[in-house]
Amino acid sequence: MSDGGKGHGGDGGKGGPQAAGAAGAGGGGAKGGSSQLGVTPRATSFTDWYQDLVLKAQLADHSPVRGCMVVRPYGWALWERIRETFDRFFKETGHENAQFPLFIPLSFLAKEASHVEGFAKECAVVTHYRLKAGPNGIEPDPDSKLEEPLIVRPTSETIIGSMYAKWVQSWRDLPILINQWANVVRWEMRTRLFLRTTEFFWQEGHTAHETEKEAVAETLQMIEVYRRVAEEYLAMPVLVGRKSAAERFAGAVDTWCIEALMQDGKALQAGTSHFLGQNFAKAFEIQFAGRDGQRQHAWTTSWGVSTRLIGGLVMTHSDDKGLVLPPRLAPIQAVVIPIWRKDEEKAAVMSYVDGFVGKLKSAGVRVHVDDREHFKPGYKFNDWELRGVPLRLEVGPRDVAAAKCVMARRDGGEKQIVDVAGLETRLPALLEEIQAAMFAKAKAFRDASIHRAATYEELVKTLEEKGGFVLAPWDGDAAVEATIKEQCKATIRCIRDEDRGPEVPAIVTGTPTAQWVVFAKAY
RNA sequence: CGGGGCGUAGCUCAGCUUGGUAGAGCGCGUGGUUUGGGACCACGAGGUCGCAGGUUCAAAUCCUGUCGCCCCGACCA
Repeated sequence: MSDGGKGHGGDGGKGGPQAAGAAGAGGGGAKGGSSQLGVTPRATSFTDWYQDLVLKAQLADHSPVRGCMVVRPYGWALWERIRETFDRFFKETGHENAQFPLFIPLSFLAKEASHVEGFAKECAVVTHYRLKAGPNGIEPDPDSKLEEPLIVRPTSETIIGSMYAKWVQSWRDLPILINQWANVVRWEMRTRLFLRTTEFFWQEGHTAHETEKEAVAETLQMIEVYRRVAEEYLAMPVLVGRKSAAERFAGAVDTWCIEALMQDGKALQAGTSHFLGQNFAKAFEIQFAGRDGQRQHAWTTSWGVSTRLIGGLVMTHSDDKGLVLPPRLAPIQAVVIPIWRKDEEKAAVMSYVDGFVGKLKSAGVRVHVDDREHFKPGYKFNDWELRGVPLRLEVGPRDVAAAKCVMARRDGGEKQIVDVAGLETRLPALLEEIQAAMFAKAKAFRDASIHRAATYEELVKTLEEKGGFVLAPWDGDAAVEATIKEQCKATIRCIRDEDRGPEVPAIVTGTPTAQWVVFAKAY
């Protein structure tokens, strides 16, 4: 494992079998310091591997509340970076942040027919506003029953629509371009950290426009923002397309999405942008006097990405040693491991480290010096590999003497001895190189996982044997879509214009169609 | 809500079949020696065995009930 370390790396005879499997031992010290040994290899169980990473890298933990997670500081730092990136793009495209209530009157949900249908089954409902001591302990006070129950927002189209109705009078009041960063609750039956939890954190943009054309353009603009952030920051390649009617957001006319592919060959919906037509405008009477003096309904959109992206990030890049984080989002981009034997060496190493770390920080590199004394360097190497830090700089007495340090890349694992002088100019470039390499690697995997199937039999076989995205000709028949979902556990992930070609017989029905659509098993 | 599994120390688990007053490893604390791929020694702290009943001289162990969690399925960003 330790290559290129001439004179260095005299590891004391312990290879470094990081994934010792079952021997996992106690963890997560109170100081947030230590981590556990070994994660389940992907080949053994992808599910366990994912769970191990999230828990052991201390991104999140299970909370006492069923289905709800606690996002730990390291995970939240990652989310903050993702959030800041999106927020910058939202502001650049003219949006403003605001905050709407957590509670929504029950009756609001019912105003848009398909919207209720979609969310009714997973709403947390607030019915009382006070507790009192009863025969079975403390319980809701019957006298405090709400006249109208409130639901905890599963999404905010309705309450925001009701406000927009109030704020829009004239075409001059449009567009309204608002985003909110919020938590929402959807009472899911089965949950998985980040990927699907009862409560999750997200961003929901809600806009209202004068014309259909403008609203459609907004929908497309935002899915493009999602694509860019996913690919350029998360280094996670995505397919952009629209959803079939069955997969559409409840209440939308058209739903656009970005679909990523995880290392196990399953798809992950990573963001959606909805053209809502006038559905919510009609339900909430968002009306205005147009340029022609006519009263008309506004055209609205909504779009969101959630903490699910963190799950996608983990399952796209990480390996059996732990997380692999893209430099642009890594809370720590480079970790410095000082090494010494005697106190004099310690003093020399530390002052040497302070010297170049200061320059790195000035150059904008997010660098952390791991000066914990109770852990040996070897432990720290593994610990920071688990946490996915893109670069590690090992600095010992030998390096001080030679004005060098040992630099190890988390993505490929290469280790080399480099000059410390000028590191502050080379490191930012190297981090960008790593960012690009991670995207290229993920994209190569994704591209190699796109298959074509001309017939239903081929589709079934490919989904079963190869997984990944499978393109097949489909004529829009909902019954066929439903059958595939039932029999293959695969759904249409997205429909793209670039997947149109000469007409061929559609799967199952045989109707001529020019459209191939993307099928996959999904999270 | 159906099917399966599990609740014993902070974590992973042994002990239960055949009742006899609580164990290991890791982690944690203190001291020392260590430190270039997951250090070691010594001493130490830590558990009403998920909860409630029952059987018994005696229950982690047997019986009944109950609660919670995990996995698989139906629902979903």
